[in-house]
Amino acid sequence: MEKVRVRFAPSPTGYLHVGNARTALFNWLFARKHDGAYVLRIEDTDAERSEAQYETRLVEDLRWLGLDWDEGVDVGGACGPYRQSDRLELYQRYARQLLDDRRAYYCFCTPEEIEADRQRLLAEGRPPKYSGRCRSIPPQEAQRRLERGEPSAVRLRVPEGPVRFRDLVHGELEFSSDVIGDPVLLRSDGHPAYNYAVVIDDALMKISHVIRGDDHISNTPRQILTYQALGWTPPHFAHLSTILGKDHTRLSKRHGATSVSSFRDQGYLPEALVNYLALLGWSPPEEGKEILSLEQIARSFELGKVSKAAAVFDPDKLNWINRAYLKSVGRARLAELSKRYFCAAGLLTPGANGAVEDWLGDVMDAILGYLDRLDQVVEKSGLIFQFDPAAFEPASRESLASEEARQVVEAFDREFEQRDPLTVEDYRKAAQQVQRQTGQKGRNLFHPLRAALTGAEKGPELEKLIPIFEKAKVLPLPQPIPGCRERLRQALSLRTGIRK
RNA sequence: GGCCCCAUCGUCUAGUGGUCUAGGACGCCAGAUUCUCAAUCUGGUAACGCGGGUUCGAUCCCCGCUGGGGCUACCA
Repeated sequence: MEKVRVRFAPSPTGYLHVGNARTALFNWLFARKHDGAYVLRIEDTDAERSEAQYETRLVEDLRWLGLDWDEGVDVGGACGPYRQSDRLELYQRYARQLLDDRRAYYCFCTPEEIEADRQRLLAEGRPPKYSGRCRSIPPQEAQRRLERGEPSAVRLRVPEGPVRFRDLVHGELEFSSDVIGDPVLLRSDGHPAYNYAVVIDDALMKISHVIRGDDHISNTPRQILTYQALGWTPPHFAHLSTILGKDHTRLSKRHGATSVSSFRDQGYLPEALVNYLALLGWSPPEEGKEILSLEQIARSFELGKVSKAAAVFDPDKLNWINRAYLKSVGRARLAELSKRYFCAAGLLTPGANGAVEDWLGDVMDAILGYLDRLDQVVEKSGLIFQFDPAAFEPASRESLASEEARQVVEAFDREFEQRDPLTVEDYRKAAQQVQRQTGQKGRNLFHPLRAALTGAEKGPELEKLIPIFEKAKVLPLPQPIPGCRERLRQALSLRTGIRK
C-alpha cells in the first residue's frame, strides 16, 4: 500500500478555530493510525488577510493540543517550502506547463467585465460561470497583449463531461462539468488561486489523502480537473462535516468563544478538548467508553466510520469530559495549572513557593467536584479565601443564633484550643468529644461548625476545609487566611452582637 | 436562482431488511451515599422528519417533499 501522507493546511487569517482543530485532529489520527506522515502547510497566498503573527499562534495552538507534525512549517522536511508564499515559482512553473500544453490560457477580462457577466447570468437565472471569452484567443495574440503589459490571469480550460470521485466518508460523488466555469489558476498579480495552489502543493508534497471540511466538496471537481490537466493522479479525498452551534448555524464567534486559545484560557485541558472533538462525528468502538487518549483513539480510528452529518457543538459534554480529565491529572499538575487564575485574582503571588503549591493542591482537591473549567477556581474557592462574619449567609447567621449551635461551636473552640495546627485526626477526635459533651450529632453537630467556619450552608467537606484553613495560617499569602479558631471566635462574637 | 451535501432521543452517536419492545454517552429527573452542596453510584425519561414506492416485511433500499448546511470569486 502507498505511504499515507496527510496534511493540515490552515490559512493564517485568524486564531485556530475548533472546527479547524477537528480537521487537524482527524488528519493526525489518520496519519497515526496508518503510520503515515502528517504535514503542516501554511496557505498564505491571500496576502491581504494573512498575518505572520497568526502563523505563530497556529503553531502554538496545535502544539498545545498535542497534534505534532512530521513535516512542515517550524520543523522542515523534504517537500518544502511549507509556506505557500515561498512556493510562488512552483505555481508559475506548472502554470507555464499547462499553458504550453494548451490546457490553460491567458484571460484578459477585467474584473468589471467578469462582474457584469455574472450579474447578467444571475439575472437570467443561469449559473454564474465564467463566459469563456478568452478561451480561444490565439497564443500569438495573447503573447502580443502580454508584451503590451495587459494584465492577465491564467485559466484552466475545463473539458466537457462529468467529474466523478469517491469520497472516503461520503461515497461516490458526481458533478457535471458544465456548471464549472474555467477556474483561475494564477491571478493577474501572479499569485496562485487557492484551488490551484492546493493541487500543486498536495501533489508535490505527495499527499495521499486530503482530509478537510465538507465546504470543499464543490471545489474538489475543479481540483481533480487540474490534476488531470497536469497528467497527475489525484489523491483520495475525505470530507468532514461541519460543526454547528446550538442554533444549528455554522459555529462562529456568535456562539461564544470558539478559538482553541480561548478554550485554553478558560481552563480546558488539551486532552479533554481533543477527546471531545474526536467524538464529534466519530464514535469509539466500545460503547460506554468515551474518555480516551489520542493514542487510543488513533488505534481504532476509521474514516469510513466518520459521520456525514453536521454535528452540534455541546459545551455540556465538553465540560463533562474536561471534568473527567481534571479529576485524573493529579494534584501537583492541578495546582500548577490553576496557579495563574489565583494569581490573576491577586490571591496568590506568582513566585509562590513549594509549601504554597502543596497547599494549593489541597485547595484544588477540595473544590474539584465543583469545577467544569479551571477558570472557575477563584469563584469556587471563595469560601476558603474570603472570611467575613459580617457577610455570612442569612441562613448561617440564623442557625448560629440558637443556643444549641452556640454550645457546639464553643465546645469545638475549646477542643481546637489544645491543638495547633489542627489535623484531620485532631478534628475527628474533637468532633467525638463535642458530641459527647453536647449530646448533639449528625447535622446538629456539624452544621453549626460549618456555618461558623465558612458562613455558608454548603461547601466542600469539613475534613478537607479544616486542614486547608490551618495550613494557610503560616503561608505567605497576599491576603491572610484565618485558621479555624480565629474563625470560630469571630463567628461567636458576631452571634453575640446580633443578640444585643 | 443553479449545483452539491446532510437527516436516529434536547445534543453526540450505535445499528441493521426481520433478533429494534432501536443500544451507548452528555444533559435532565429520581433514589442511594454524605454534616451540606458538588462529586460518585444506581435507576429512569427521551428518537428512527413527512409522503410514496420496492419487499412477505422497512429505521435500514429507491423517489419525492420538507428542513438544515455548503458552494456558486483573480477568498481560503
